Amino acid sequence: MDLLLHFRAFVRVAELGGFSAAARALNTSQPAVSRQVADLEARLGARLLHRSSTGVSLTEEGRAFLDAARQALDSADGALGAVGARRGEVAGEVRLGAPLAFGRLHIVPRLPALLERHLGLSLDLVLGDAFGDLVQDGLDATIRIGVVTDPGLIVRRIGLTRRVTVASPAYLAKAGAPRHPDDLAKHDCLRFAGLSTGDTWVFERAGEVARVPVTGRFRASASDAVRTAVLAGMGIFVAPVWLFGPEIASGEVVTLLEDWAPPAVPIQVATSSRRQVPPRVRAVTDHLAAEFRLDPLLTDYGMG
Amino acid sequence: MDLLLHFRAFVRVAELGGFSAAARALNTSQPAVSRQVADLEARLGARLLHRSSTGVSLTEEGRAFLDAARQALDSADGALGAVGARRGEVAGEVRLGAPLAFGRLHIVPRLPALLERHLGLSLDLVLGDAFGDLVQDGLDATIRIGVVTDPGLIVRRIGLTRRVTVASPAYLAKAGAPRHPDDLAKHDCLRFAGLSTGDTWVFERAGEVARVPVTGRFRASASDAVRTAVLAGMGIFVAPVWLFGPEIASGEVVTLLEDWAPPAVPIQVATSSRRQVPPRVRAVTDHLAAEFRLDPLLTDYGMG
DNA sequence: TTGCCCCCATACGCTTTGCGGATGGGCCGG
DNA sequence: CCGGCCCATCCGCAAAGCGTATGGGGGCAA
Repeated sequence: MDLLLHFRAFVRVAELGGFSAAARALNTSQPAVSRQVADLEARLGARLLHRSSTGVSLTEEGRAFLDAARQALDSADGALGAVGARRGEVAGEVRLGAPLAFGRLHIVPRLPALLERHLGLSLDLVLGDAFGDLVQDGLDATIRIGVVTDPGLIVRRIGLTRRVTVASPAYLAKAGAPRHPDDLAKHDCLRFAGLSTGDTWVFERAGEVARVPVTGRFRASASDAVRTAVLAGMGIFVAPVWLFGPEIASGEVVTLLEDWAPPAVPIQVATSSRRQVPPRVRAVTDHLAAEFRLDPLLTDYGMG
Repeated sequence: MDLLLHFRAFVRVAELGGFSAAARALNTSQPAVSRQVADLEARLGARLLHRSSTGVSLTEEGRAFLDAARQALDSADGALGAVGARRGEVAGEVRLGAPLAFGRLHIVPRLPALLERHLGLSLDLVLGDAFGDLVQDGLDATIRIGVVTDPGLIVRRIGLTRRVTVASPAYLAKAGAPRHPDDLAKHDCLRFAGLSTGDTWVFERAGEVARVPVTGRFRASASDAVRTAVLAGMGIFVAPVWLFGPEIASGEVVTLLEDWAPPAVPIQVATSSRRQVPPRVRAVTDHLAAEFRLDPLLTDYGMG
């Protein structure tokens, strides 16, 4: 009986709250997971889960075992990594979450160098602007832009997003350019549902702060969609500078209100605080942090 | 691939210095062990062992992996025990080493209560007066009588062996009784090869110390054999009181030089300091310690 | 030096473990 | 009341992994 396999099955079932869900996550069949947990319970001589037709919940024994099993899995993982770590190598799969547009524009282009450097490494990039639960999605780490306050997470700052007010020349030709943040009230402001700031935009100029409630006829939950809207001349947007790097340089979009700066937001990587970060995950986040530090769009240090 | 099984195989091979020896210890075949380690190396992409026809030795990678694998095995073991531990139960097998005579006389009779109390527990008692290597013999713990100075061991005192000078009435009728330790030089003194004191016997009386070099025509490496020799009237012996408990009470052997006491020696249980003591082992040693504390032959506290 | 024994690697046939698909009972939501 | 999702169980089959048998290599003793 492969203990670790059984441990993993149980842990996944406990995390996802069901045998079927765990089976999908583990790329196996539901009967297999069911049997593995049942065998484990037989071996331990105790019920780990309360079953119901709607799902499962942990028993007291299950709760105690869950932590121990997690630790055992981590230890085994560490043992496998110990050999490679001695040579500065990392191997294994890393599931990384990231916002859709940011991932497409700034993570994917930086992965070839990483994968070439660590030949045993494989990456599973889970893109989405809706941040789910780290553990529910089985992610090793996730990139988040903005402030994170989840106490179950360890966050590490790996970059900074300055933001600028942008619009396309076509829109400006039609609607004119704002001279002051207050002018935005008369404009079509494109809104991104993923920002915690809501529909009030904030600007700063030499200590002076302007809060502007904005309105507009388009709102999207994916920044990539808002990006397309800007390019299509649908309105004004306060965008991360990295969202329009080439377009600003080429003049395809122009920046407005340049002396009024929206507050910058941190780019962070979040990992679960329950388990220590394995070397393979560390390698990925370190690589991204190092790369971002060199990109003037993603850092406040180097303004090359 | 059952990782833990492979880990265990490798650890055993590393500890015992050979595939064949490990196979014997693991109750499996040599090819199985050979393949498991080979598969592990393939998985890790590194050689863990240097092979030679005379045995194996660890590579650098192997040394690093050995610790990690041990820890993983301990973690997995801990996970299995976590459920039972919540209920104060222990389960699993414990391999306990003990001196032959002591084990027979004072450990075996105390095991039924232990096994009845912990139904999931099974014991493998390895008896022998020659103390081997704890890890080489795959022992969880070993009982040692006398001072232990191995830095790789954690020793815990679980009793005290007072000693007395004894002989059978038949011998005394033939050779007379000594009045003073010095008289022993003229007697047949039975010697036990397992004692570190060698062939000089030490006695104490009110701070006064007598060291007597003794001679005799019988010597054995098992205290059980010396015990039989005493009963057969072959000579005088300085024996642990627990070796002749009933016989002294019945008069089958008599104590001599009662005001001259040989130094007492501790009864200790030794466990490896490399890994923490699992609950199942703890349960065994605790049980023995508690039992010994109640036996006037094995403690200096209760002289009931 | 020669012969023997013990060591480890490999090949092969077979058992056994363990998988996935199918089925059945149970509960919730529409 | 019915459809869908859940979990447990049964069954046929394939692959993993065992042990036996065999071969090469080196130390040790005669």
